[in-house]
Amino acid sequence: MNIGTVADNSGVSAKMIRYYEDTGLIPHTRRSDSGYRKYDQADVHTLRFIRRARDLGFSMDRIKELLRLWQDRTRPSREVKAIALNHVSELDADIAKLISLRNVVSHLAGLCHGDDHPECPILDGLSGEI
Amino acid sequence: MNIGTVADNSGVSAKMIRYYEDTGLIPHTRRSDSGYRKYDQADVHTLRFIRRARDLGFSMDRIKELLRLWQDRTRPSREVKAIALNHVSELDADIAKLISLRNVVSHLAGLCHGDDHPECPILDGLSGEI
DNA sequence: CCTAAACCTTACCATGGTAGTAAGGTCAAG
DNA sequence: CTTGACCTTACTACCATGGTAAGGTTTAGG
Repeated sequence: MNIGTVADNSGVSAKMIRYYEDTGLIPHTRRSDSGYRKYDQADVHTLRFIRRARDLGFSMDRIKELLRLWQDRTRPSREVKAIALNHVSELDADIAKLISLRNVVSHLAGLCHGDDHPECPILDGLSGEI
Repeated sequence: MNIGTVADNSGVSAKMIRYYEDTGLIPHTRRSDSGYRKYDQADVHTLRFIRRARDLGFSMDRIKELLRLWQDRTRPSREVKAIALNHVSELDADIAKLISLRNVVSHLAGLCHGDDHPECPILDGLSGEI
């Protein structure tokens, strides 16, 4: 399979497949005589794994670890679970931060009449007058 | 005031003040004979406004609009409120997405024993076996 | 008055993950 | 054999921020 086919079958763009190879997330693949990268079904499987992990918000570093564990038939599931729970914690922290921002902005918006007059507690808040 | 003093007083780094000037968020300021940027208290006020808006997650484009409205004494508060509510909507969307990811990862983690054995529904999920 | 420290200037590079472009080589179908 | 679809590498850009380096300026102390 050439890179375009793999891209279509895995949902990872050819661009990103080359990038993942460059950065060591996936190994260098074999080449045809003319220099084309050649892939097989196992590569498609791996790239799908990577795409799903990306979709779940795992960073490249974490995905690298997950891939290593995935390919190690003797891994203890403890290690995988630790990575997942760590990710959940980070997501929780991100969520909490966004909710906090959201509430502040929403509160300020609630104070503002939103009419033709210039008085605006939102701008007052941003300018430090509250 | 030199840029360092303004940075200390506003909470915006000298680096970012120059960047904001480059990108047109704030106007070019006057210079001393030797080329140093010179600021006054009003500039500190403006930069504090910008920092607070950044802290609330507003994008640079939105902040540019907020600054314009802030400096327009006759703006209708309606326009400001619209920007704020729009930002709340975007934050809500971001939060919903993160919560969705969080729940998927957390669910997979809950299925995994997390012990010395290699069986791991997290990896199975990522590899598409679920 | 001289020197050293603290400050300023511009112009680079890096981040992370992705997309775009350009210039050129290869392959397959008609 | 031509044409179009595909591949290659190498570059740029995004966004907001931080870092560095090489050099000029100002200020305070001896």
